[in-house]
Parts: sequence; C-alpha cells; structure tokens
Amino acid sequence: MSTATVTLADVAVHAGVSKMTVSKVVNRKPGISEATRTRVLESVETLGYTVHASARALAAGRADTLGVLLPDLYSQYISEILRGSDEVALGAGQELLISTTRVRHEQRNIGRFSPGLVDGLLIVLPNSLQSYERALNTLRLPVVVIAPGEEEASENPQFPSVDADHYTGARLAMDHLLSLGHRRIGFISSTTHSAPSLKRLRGYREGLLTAGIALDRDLEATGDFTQQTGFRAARTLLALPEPPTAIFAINDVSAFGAIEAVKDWGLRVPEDVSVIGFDDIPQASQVYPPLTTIRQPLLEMGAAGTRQLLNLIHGVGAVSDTLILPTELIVRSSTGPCPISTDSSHPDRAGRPM
Amino acid sequence: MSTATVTLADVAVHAGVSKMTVSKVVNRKPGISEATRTRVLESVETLGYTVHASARALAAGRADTLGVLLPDLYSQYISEILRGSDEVALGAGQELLISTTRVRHEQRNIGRFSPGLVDGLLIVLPNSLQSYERALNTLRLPVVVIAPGEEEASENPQFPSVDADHYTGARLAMDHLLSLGHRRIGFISSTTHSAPSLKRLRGYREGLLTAGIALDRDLEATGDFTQQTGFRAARTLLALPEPPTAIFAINDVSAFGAIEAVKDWGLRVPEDVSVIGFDDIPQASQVYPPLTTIRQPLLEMGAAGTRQLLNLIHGVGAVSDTLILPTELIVRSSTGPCPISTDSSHPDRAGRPM
DNA sequence: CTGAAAGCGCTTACAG
DNA sequence: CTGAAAGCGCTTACAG
Repeated sequence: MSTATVTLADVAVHAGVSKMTVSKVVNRKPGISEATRTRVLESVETLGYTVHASARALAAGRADTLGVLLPDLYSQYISEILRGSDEVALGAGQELLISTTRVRHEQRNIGRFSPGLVDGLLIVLPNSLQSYERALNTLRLPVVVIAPGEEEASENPQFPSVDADHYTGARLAMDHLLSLGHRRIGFISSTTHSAPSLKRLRGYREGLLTAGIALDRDLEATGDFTQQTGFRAARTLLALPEPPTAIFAINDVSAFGAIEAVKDWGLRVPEDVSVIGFDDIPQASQVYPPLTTIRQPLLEMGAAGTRQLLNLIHGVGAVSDTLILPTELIVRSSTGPCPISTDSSHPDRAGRPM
Repeated sequence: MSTATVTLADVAVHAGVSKMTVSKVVNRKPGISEATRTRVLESVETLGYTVHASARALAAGRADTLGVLLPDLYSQYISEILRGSDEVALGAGQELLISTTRVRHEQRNIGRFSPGLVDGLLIVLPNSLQSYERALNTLRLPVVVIAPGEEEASENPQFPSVDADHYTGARLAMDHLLSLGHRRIGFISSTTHSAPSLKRLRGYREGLLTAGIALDRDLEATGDFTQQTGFRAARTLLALPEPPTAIFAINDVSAFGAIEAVKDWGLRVPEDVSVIGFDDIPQASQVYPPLTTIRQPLLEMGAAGTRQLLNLIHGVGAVSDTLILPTELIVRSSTGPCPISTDSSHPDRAGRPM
C-alpha cells in the first residue's frame, strides 16, 4: 500500500540497462533481445513498476484516451452507447474516460477534459450544447456529438455528429400498426421541441396521412419521456369517447407507462390495445408483455461516433459531418391485430389467424 | 478547432512576465499584484490558454483526481452513489474519473487508473474484487470499496469499505409488515450467497421468528434481482395453496416484478397483497403504486466512501475500516393492512380504517 | 511582488 | 540490439 513511486529509472538500475530499453520493453516495441526483455520484465515485476500516466502523456504528446461526457448515468440507453464506444476504443488502443454532467457546472464538466488528459471528446446529448460552447472553443479538442435524441436538437453544424433516423423509425412504427389493421392510433408525444421529437411526431402524422387517415389532435397526448407521464397520457387517450386501438409512444419508457395504464384500465395488451415504443432499451424485452418497438442503433452510434473522433484526432477528418444511422422495427408481443374490424379493405394481416 | 497547444511559456511571453507568475495567476495563488494579474488573465484569454493536465500532474506530484470504478452504468443505484461522491469531490477540489468494467478485462480496468492520472480509487461493487486484487496490489494506490450489496461479499479486510446495514433494514421491512397484521409473508430472495443477500434473508427469517411465526420454506422464492425473476417468483408465491398476504422483495427491481405479478394475477396492491422492496432507487417513487421500501443511503455511501479515500490520500488514514450506514423504512402505497383478520390479538393497524 | 533554475517521469529522434 | 541527451509543460522551493 506504499505510495512510494517506482520509476523507469529504478527499473533500469535494477535490470542494469538504460531507461530507454526499459521503455521499449514496457511498450512492447521491437528491437530488444529476448534475454534483456526477460530481465527487464523480471525487474518490473519485482519492483512493482507501473507507468506514470501523466509523464507518459506529457512525453508522448498524446494520452491515448478519449473523454466521454454523459448527460446522466441512469438512462438505459447510455450504457449501450458506451458499449459501442468502448469496443472501438479498445480496438484502437484507447482508454475511455467518462464524466457526467454536474448541473450548473458545464464549464467545469468540459474543463476537466483538458488536453494532456484526453485527445478528444465524445459528447452524448441531451444537454444544452450551447452552455458548453464557450468552454469547448477554448479547449481546442476534437469533438464529436452523439445525439440519441430525447431532449436536444441534433442539428449542430459546429461539430460532427451521429444521429439515428427518427423520422423513418416513426414511419416504420406506423406502418406496422397500420398493417395490423389499426386505424385509430394514439401518439404519446413530448413537451420538448427538439429535432428528434419533432421528427418522430412528423413520422406519426405523415404515416396516418399517407394511409388516408385524417389527423385528430385528441389522439396526440403529451408526455415527457417518463413512465409516469406515459401512464397519464395513455389514460387520457383511453378516456376518449372513441379511444385508440393502438398507441405509439415516443420512447420505450413512455410505452411502459402506457402498458401499465391499459392494464390499469382493465384492458389487455395487445388484445384490446396495441402499444409500440421507440429506442429498444434493454428493458424493452424484459417487461410484460415484451415491447414491440423501434430500435435505435445505440451501440452502433457509440461505435460510429468513436470512429469519427479517432479520425478527427488522427487528422483524417470526419467521414461525414452528420452521420444518420438507420432504425429498425422490432416486433415483440405488445402489438397485435386491431380488435375492431372497421375496414375490410385492409387485407394485410388483419384477417390472419394469430 | 486548431490543436496547436498554447503553453504557459506562450502566455508568459505575451504578458511580459515569467512563467512562474502565470502559474500563480492561473492557480489563484496569492502574492500577485492586481495589475499583473489582470494583464496575465488577458493574455490567457487572448491566446486561449488551457492548462495541460498531465504536465501539471507530473510537476505537482498529484492529479487532484479520484478514479471511480463502476460495475455497470445502468443500475439505478449507481447514479445515486456517484452524486454523493461527486459532491464531496467537488468540495475538496477533486475531479472524478469514471471507468466501467470491461468484462474479462479486470486487469486493464484497474490499469487505466495508473498513478499520475488519479490519486486514489473508489471501487463500487458488485464485482469480483478478487479478480482485481493482483492489479490493485501492483498499483499501490489508496483504495476504498463501496458495497451497495447486490452481488458480492462486502467483508474484505484488505481495503476500507462502506456498506449499508442490510440486516437491520430487512428487520425494519418485516416489522412494518408485521405491524400491519401480516402473518403470512413471502420473500423473494436471490441466487447469490453474497453477504448482503444473506443478511437480508436473515432479517426476513429472524423477523418472522421474533414474531413467533414458524418459517415456511415455500414462502421463500428465488429471484436474481431482476424484474423478470421478481415477476416469476411472486407468481410462484401466489400459486401457493395458502398464498402470502405480503411479499418482501430483496430489492426494488424484484418488487416491481412482484407488483406486476400481483396485478397480472387479478389482485390489487396493496388491498389484496402488500409488496415491500429494498434500496429505494429513484424509480421506486414513480411506479404505480409508489413502492414502500427500505432506503439504502446510496448518496451518503458515495459521500462517505469519498471522504474515506480523501483521508487515505492525505495520509490521515481511514476513519474506520468498514463503515456501516443505517437503512430506513420509506412508507409509500404498496403496503397496507392484512386483508385477512387471522389474528385478533394483533391490534396494531389491522383494524384501522384506511 | 517577481523570477531563474531544477526537476517531475517519461518518450523521441539520433547515434553507435 | 542498446544508450546518452533533449525535451514534453508544468510547479516548487529558493532568492531577490
């Protein structure tokens, strides 16, 4: 437990070689005889030598470390993004240094990712990117933004970014519901006017219009991405004179609340009301019934963002200023055929036996 | 966006002072005239100077940074611990550097917290501490272990640790249920034989025995801390010839599954079956009905662990080798009086109107 | 109130 | 295959 630092020089003396030789051995560089390598490694082991990260970073001019700024640490999607990022980082011999937002300490949040500590910064929204801008500009560090899309606008021309295709995802959700024969479809939206939210809303509306169904503002209930508001919004929809047979929730967590509300109302999912979410967080497959949802490629987004950052650091430049990754329909058990055969002109799956 | 580094020397030249003076200004040290301070600060602003973290750490001999090793990033309790830790760290002028476990990369997990990067390490279990031991010993860094207690033994004599009082917490849960008139109480346990799990189980059993109720192994259903297994375990209990009127789940997430199972079974919480959890994760107050639970002082544990680590780093020594923090009963709406008046000798709240 | 010098522990061309 | 020297950007006693 002694904090006495063992240095490269100590190892060199112990092994009877130069510091440079020890450095080469420790860094697995070629051009060292097997005999000296063994001897040095023994000394390293005996003395318990560990490289001093700061000294290495200072001398080498790079930290081989990527900073990751996270909005919080409990949103399910965070870990998925991180997993993707970690994979790429590991493959590139980079470490990941994670920091999470301290409310009202935006400047410091960025500040701790000073040069010498990290070579680049990956910022995962949501967060007011604006509040970071000043700090970011002083920092002069390569930056890539990942926008999984709940609370913040994703179009920011200042930094390369990675986003999911929210609009097409919403259309996929609607097509699924429509193909099941649903005509009266509710939407649980959000209070924020962020780009991803608006895109999902647009997907909902245009999906309806494309199918020749008139919009009904009563079918759009407002939530704020939480289970609680999802519950309440669904309740509002169920209380309608003509309630929906399907509900499209803006995110999985809202969908969980909606399922709860349907059950609480004495109805069954999906027999009476179908529910579809958006995101495909790990929990989506674990709830009862397992949630049909639109998968946001979180892992891939983390990986792609990290690759972009690596390119930026190595001076290759970002592959593209804003990368849009495709979303995907994941059919599980929370959606089923429309219980009301309102329209016999819909052949699709409506008449298919389950 | 230029990565060209502006150094202390550049600022010194620009401001027409020595490097030392710039250093003092930047580090807010006394003994600088207001005039030079202003001039230096202007140069810093103009040139966009940022301190080089590694150079500072190398020269100063300390990084003013604490490493935090986390088991994962999606368990609800993690963020609470971190919040407590962050508060203390911020107050002590320390930064937090978070890293999360890479499966089968334990050595590297520790390795990236090399001296020069961090001054000490906070390890949040669960995780096989054993797999870290070798790396930890080579590292020679002060270490404190926080054991919020789901999957790993918390008694490890090698490092100072912070833990919650699991046994007393479980007794609190049982006393609450018993005082509501429940006599037939089920327990959703875990598969792991970790110290915290065993303590909670012991609290369940001894609570029963103390109340003069014989143990019934059928009332102990096994889960593994997940909502899914909580659901299944509760189902098993409800299917019993003589089902319980109350269920004590080993953690909140299991309790969520239990509530789901009770509803799914066509019964109500708490009118027909009471459910109590353990942990008090943020979600506990947001589910429906809000969960009665035993609060584990996660925030305080993070804070206390960080204080211990700071003491260790400053050579003060840990306040205590293992700190046990108290747990607390949080009454919400998932528990109520026993619906069956089996025993009129129990006055408590059984006969109270709701 | 201000500064010249040494040194933190490492890596990087450059020689041999 | 091996090494002596310079230097990365900063802080720390120590003088003045």
